[in-house]
Amino acid sequence: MKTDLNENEDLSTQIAEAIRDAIIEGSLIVDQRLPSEAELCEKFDVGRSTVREALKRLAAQNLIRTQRGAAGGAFVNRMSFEEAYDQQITTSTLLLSMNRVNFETACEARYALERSCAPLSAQRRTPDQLATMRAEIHRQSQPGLTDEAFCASDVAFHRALVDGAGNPVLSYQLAGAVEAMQPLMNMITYTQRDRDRIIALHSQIADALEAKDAAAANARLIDLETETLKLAKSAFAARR
Amino acid sequence: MKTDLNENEDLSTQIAEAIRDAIIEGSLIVDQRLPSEAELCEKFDVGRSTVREALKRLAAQNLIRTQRGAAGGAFVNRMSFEEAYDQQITTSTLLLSMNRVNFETACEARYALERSCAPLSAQRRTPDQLATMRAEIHRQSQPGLTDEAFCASDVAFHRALVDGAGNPVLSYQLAGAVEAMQPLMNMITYTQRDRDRIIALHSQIADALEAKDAAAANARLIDLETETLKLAKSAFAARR
DNA sequence: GGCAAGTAAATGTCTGACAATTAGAAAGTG
DNA sequence: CACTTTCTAATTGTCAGACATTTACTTGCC
Repeated sequence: MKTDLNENEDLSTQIAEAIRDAIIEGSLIVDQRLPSEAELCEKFDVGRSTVREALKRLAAQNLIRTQRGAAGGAFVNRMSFEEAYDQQITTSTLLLSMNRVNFETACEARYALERSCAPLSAQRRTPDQLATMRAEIHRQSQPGLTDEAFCASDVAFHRALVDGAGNPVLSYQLAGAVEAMQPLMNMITYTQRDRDRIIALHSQIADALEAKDAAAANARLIDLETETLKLAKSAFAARR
Repeated sequence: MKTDLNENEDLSTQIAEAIRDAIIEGSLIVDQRLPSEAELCEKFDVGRSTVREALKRLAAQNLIRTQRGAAGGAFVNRMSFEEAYDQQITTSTLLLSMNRVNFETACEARYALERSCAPLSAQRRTPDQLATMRAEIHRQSQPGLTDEAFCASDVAFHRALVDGAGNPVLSYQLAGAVEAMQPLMNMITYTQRDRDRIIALHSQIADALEAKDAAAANARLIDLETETLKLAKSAFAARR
């Protein structure tokens, strides 16, 4: 690990980078204990608060975890899919909301990514995942459902579709795209007829996946994208 | 912003969460100045080091930036695509390297995602992006290229393909998948014949995109996936 | 052997101090 | 007045020292 700090960046930033590089590069391995704060102070020749700030930076990125007590300390954390999901969703959500990404772009990306899952999902979807999709479709057809609840169920449906591909890396990648769009989707007001059309498409998608018909699933996803875009367009037009 | 801290988590964690929620929820907007450290101390009734650790956590996630001096302070940061890229790549790389995601899974995800870009890229790729692909193909055929340089050029080629879709959200999502695989790809030793096959496929992909032939591009991407898997399989077999 | 108290190591938090940086106010100068 | 220099105050960055809290381990007693 590099211990020389020259640049004009913050000390805590440089220390965090040095440790992060060591983790990425592999010289610090999972569950290995980092030197104690006192030892790091000596090694980098800085005060304890500086070291602590560096460690908090790493903790915020889920790179390390800390334990108190005698055998405690900072340990290299095994990045879990769960943690990675959360980070991804937070980042994606902020990216979209802060950069006025237009709805078309986000929507296009989302459905393009989803279509990449559909063929795999058609092959591998489990009965459980199909059941989840059916259940969400049923929920969506309940009368008196708020728009927000409808959107949440929509997200759950699409997650089941993505998870159907049985590829955790894909699920992780898609989580950001699908969930980050929810705030944008929530701006849409759905009439009953809108919902009926979406529910019909969801049903057809579930049918296609059940029949292992990848082409049909993709075709319905394209229809769904068109439908979503149309709704969004009129929603944003009405808003002005 | 919530200012009551009850749970048994670290104070700095709770404070960071409270501020982060305020940013996500929108009650703190881009470029807005947060209260000074001293004010936050009062507001949350904690010491300054605790507040500072919380702020460092947020800084590590690119949620805020800090400035020194009289009009300085912590400001809500506009998350840029660039910063999001970097975070995504770091997270994805660690996720893959620490969870022994098998090569097949990562490879499948990567090519599935890339294929979702290909149709868009066939429509929209700029002459500039085509030129980048050709240049990388040319570099790949240079004699005496190390395996690592070959892989790096491979990544650059695929990035150009993805960027060709002209959708920043897609580029951002794909960055993680493509770059995170590089360490895995670097474990492969390429014979000249391997390289020739890959280069030929790259050329065919570039040709297809230039001809706006989405179907051909997709077919060649499938071939490339098969080829990559085959190489990896023998590389890992040899390693044992 | 098993249980209880004590001990030491480590992180979590607070306080106070000083350094470094920077915007803006004040003062001086032509 | 316009311009430059100096001063001042606000704010983050860093350090040192103290104490609180948690926890594994040791020691001693039964």
